[in-house]
Amino acid sequence: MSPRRVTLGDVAQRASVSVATVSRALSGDSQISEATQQRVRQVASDLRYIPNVAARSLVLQSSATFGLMTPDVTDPIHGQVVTGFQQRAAERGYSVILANGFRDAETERRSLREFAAHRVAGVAVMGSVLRQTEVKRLLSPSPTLFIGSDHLPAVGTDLDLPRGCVRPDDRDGMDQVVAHLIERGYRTVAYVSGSSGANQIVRRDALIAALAARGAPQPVVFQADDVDDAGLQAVTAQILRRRPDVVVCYDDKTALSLMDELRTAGVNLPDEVGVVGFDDIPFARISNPRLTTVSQRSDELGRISAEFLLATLDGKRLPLSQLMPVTLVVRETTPGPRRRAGTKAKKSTVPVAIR
Amino acid sequence: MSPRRVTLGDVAQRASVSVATVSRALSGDSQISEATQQRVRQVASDLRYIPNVAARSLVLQSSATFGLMTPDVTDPIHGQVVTGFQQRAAERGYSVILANGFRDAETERRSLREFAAHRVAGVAVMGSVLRQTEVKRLLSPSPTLFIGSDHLPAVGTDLDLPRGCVRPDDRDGMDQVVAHLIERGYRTVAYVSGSSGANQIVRRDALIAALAARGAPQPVVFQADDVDDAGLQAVTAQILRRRPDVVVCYDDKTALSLMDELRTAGVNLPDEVGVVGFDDIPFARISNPRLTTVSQRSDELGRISAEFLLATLDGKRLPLSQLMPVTLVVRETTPGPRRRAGTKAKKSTVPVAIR
DNA sequence: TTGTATGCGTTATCAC
DNA sequence: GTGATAACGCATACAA
Repeated sequence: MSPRRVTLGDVAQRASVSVATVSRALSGDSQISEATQQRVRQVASDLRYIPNVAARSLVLQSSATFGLMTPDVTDPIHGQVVTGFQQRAAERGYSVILANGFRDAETERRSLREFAAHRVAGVAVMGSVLRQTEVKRLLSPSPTLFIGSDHLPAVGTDLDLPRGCVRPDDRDGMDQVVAHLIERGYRTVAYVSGSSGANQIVRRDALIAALAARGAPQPVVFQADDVDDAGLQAVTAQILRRRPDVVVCYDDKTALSLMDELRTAGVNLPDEVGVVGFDDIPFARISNPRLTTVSQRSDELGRISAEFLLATLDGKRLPLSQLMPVTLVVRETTPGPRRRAGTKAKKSTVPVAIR
Repeated sequence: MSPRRVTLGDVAQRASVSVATVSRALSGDSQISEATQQRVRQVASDLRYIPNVAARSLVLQSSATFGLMTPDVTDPIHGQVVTGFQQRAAERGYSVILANGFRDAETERRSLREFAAHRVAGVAVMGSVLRQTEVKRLLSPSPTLFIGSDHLPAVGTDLDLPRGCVRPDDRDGMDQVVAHLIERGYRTVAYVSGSSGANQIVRRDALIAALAARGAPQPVVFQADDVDDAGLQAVTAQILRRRPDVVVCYDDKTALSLMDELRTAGVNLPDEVGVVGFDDIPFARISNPRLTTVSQRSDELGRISAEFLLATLDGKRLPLSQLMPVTLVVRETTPGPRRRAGTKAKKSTVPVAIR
């Protein structure tokens, strides 16, 4: 049926040389005369020769391929990381096999085994629910890189592993957030966790620490385990009751969804309550009101990750773990607290002129 | 350095059988006695044996791998398609190599050659700038599938190829949009194209056709070649001048961005102008105001695509091309036209009682 | 029921 | 400079 694909042998025959010569010529071996190089290349091109990477990686004992596992590319942040990673890998001639783990342990294990079966040159893992030791064991001896803060086994450590971790500097991000909130005059702050996962704990603790460092009151923490539906509505109800000045959310997606719920509940944003996100996804810039958030260059995160893996190719160890810088982007959701009519605090603290 | 990986031979030796027996036992060959099957599996597991897919695909002349090319996974729609595709492929034991084409011809060619080098069992292409014939030639003899409407060489055809195309039913979607707009009383409609690409032409023409079919006036078409900045601002200026009742956008991203621009320009949405998107990305549901749009199950699109490729594995031809159903989701951006104070039309048509 | 031998396409180690 | 040839790890046709 399908016409057998053209091999080195075909090219060799057509060019009247040996397969060895073709192999060398195509790889630009300087031992081959310029003349034959030209001729071989020409023939290869004429015949539409395309090397078989399976054969190559079989003899080379490694494939020019990386594995990349994410929870789910649907998330804008994951998408950006994947894009950056793939782009950088491609620039260096590497392919990337993508796997979605869906935060399911068995699915993740299958994916990692698949990577191992492909004898990938390296693997980057984002937001796995597996323990890092297990991930490394499954993939060994391929170098394994962890992207983002969603792996920390012990919260409170800044970096879990001394090498092979790349993630945004959540601590610093939250610090910038807190500085901004205080400067704008916000007093009571709440934290809303989004999805489950270690990352949101890292950010929560970072917020708590940042608040404490500046002598500000501790935040009220709302857990919204189920982001999509009931969870956020429950949180909204809580917010309506507790009336914090500002709500810091685990990420932009949570923040934007929460804003929608609050709007549904008739809350006037950002006057009645401020909102802060995290990640600076594209839609944070054009939401209404526009979301104040912590910006991270996720595509850079992806590119750096690929770079890390690339750096291990010549037998070197993984580069030291690294925190990526983040910057607060102040937009419209944190204008500062407004006096609310009928608020007790106002009545009791603001002197009223009697006449 | 790295401890040589365990092979079939290692398992064979440890289990005191031949490699052939191990190979057969592991693939569940019924010719092997139950006893040895058990033992071999046990040993393989103990030794942490992981098959080498390179060797396997070399002898099998095909790899359990699909190639998937998208313009850029950052786009929510692409992300969903990729997720669905990868998920379905994984369910059947297939890996997927992801490549971003970035709408650059050379980058795309490199990616496709990479797929060919991997001897992938099939390729799905989304939004390529290459001609379909070239894509097929580059990939031949691997079956090639086209996802979405971004390939049509000739606009006006519903489906370019009789086989191997899967895309949402843009025609029907625009028809539903027009029906809705007319029912709500909108008269003048404008169309805003987003990114370049064939897809937006398809949708534009679908809108034109739908309008014509119902005897409604033709739309004004605004071209926003550069979605991000200047393009949309120019379009906004145009809209301010022409004042259409409603603006139908190429996709949600364009619609949401436009809404942001309009808001910046002080336009009161949706009262002064209605907005319609296309795709129903997650943020369309929580925008303010919430976006009326055409919903397509993009994850399903991805899954179906993988299914199509899977269906060709036993030597069959690609399934017939298919249009995926879409449904209009009416939300808040199309409440119907409001009377605008100071509008000439109003003054001249509405009789005013003299007193 | 199991073992032996061959070949898949490539790179690399030798010869020449 | 170039040509044989031996791996690489696996699946299978053919023997036993």
